[in-house]
Amino acid sequence: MNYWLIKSEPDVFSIADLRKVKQEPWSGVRNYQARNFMWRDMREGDLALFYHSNASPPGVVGVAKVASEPYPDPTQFDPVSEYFDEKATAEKPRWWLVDFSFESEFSQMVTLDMMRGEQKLEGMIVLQKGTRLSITPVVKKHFDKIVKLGK
DNA sequence: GCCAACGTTGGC
DNA sequence: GCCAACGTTGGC
Repeated sequence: MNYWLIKSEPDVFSIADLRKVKQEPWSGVRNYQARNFMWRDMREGDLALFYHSNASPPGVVGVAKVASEPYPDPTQFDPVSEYFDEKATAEKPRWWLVDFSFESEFSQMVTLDMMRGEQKLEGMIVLQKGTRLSITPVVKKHFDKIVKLGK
């Protein structure tokens, strides 16, 4: 079982939105590293820290669960979508995604600031300077620590 | 709104 | 295959 951190801008799609819709296809990821994590490494049942980016303050607000096997992102085939990719074909899709389902919402947000202050979270990719990846793997030790902080 | 960091594109 | 230009991310 693998652990992840996924970023979302709350103005676009927040943890409250995920709670409401229960399950959401993680469409629109157009970064190869992030895509590789989804189609190569994610398995149904994996858990992900749900991180609000571009927020004040930014931080982890809950947990989501991988709720599907990887499949081609349908928006790549949709000419009116902003995520349309003319080089993608049904036979050779370029972008893959998984669905995420709502798992839990923290009673207290674990802010980026708090995370930076925690010795035990040292080494987390999201804390490294210049890291903009919207999907990153997280080790269990860090995952558990953040869940504890959010309780 | 600013801007550092980084990924992508495209000319050569 | 290099690299300048450009676009995007995301904290502040």
